[in-house]
Amino acid sequence: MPVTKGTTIDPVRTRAAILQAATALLYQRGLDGIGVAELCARIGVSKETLYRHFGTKDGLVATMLETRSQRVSDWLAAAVAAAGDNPADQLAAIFDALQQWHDEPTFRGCAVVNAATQHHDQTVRAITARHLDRYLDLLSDIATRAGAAAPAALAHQLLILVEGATVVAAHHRTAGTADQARDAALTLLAAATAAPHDS
Amino acid sequence: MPVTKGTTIDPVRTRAAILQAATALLYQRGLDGIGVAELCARIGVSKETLYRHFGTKDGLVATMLETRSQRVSDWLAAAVAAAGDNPADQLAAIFDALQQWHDEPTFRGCAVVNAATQHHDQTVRAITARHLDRYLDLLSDIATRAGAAAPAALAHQLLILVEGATVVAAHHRTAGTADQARDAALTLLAAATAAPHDS
DNA sequence: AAGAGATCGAACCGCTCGGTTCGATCTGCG
DNA sequence: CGCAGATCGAACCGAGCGGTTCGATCTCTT
Repeated sequence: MPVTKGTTIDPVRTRAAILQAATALLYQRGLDGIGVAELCARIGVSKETLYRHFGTKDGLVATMLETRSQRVSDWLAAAVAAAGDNPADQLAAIFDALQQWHDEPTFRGCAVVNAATQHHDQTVRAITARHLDRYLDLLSDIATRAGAAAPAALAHQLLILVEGATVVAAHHRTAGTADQARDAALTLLAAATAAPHDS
Repeated sequence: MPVTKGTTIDPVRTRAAILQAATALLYQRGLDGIGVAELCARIGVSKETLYRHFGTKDGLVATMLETRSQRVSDWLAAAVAAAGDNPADQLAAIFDALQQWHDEPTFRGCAVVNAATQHHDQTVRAITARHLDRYLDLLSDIATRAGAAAPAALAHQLLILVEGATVVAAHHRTAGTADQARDAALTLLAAATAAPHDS
């Protein structure tokens, strides 16, 4: 029996549904932790359909990572936009958003970074590097508008805090990691914007 | 033909040799990136020997992670010990050591954290949590001796910097990440030990 | 009404996986 | 010397992998 009765045949919708369900499963179980057969069974789709839409498992992974990266970046950018004009407030908003994310019971670290850790092939590494670039852009903007003496250096340090907080939150039982990172970020911001004691 | 001629039969030495060679291979290729057959072939040992010493592949992985965690922690502790008595110097020494590590061509992130990202089973997660505890102990000691107002909080922030620098160095092309983290760490240390502006 | 195309479910492919077993052969100890 | 045990190499196992194919059946468009 094909095309389970009642279901609308819409390739675009099918593709999106596969992507959404596969994203969650691959995140929870790891890229190598679930096979295509089980993946399809859980999603409720046949292997032929999945392969027609994404070509290979790696193709599915690449598409999902790119989509996820974009979504997460947009989500953080939205948090910044909602925090008003003060760079310090915007920075705090990023770490507050991170803390919310880390507190979700399904949290397992950043899916994009995790993927690069599991499959260090060219494709995934490139997506991950771009992902970090997106974060860096966001943080650079804040650092620049805050009037930091060395905005690029500050942004880099803030990126380290963002990724470090995510890793520690994923692998250490201590709660409130992102809150600690927020305090550190605000301290660094204050230090970088303080009157430079030039000679 | 067994026991390749000329080789000394010494179970202890054999076990150590397997552990050392497997550590490098599993780190470079990932836990799921190399099978037991190829592992044995590259190490130069038969499957029976490997299984007699470690029981299962997971047993080998657990043993190797525990060993690696201890070695890396000792290495960082030694870097601290060699840096004199000044807490700030000791902190700088940690990040200098990290930078050296990150610059190695085979660097792929922290093997222990990577393992937890790949196999999030109970055993590996426990080893990783202990690993972060070791780091935290080292950093707590420095924070306390530096006279920080809240040494536990500072130590946690420093841990975030250590792990963040490692992750960013592993996945982003920018060089000198640990140096940036060192500057941030020193800034945080200075801020935490500055005369508190209490009322 | 009819054809195009999406989807299903299941069978199938070759391959690799982790793990076991066995006989041959070597070393080290008493 | 002679035995215990460490090791080898290779064959073997069942299971699962990623991926392909096929006929049946459904929906959608014209």
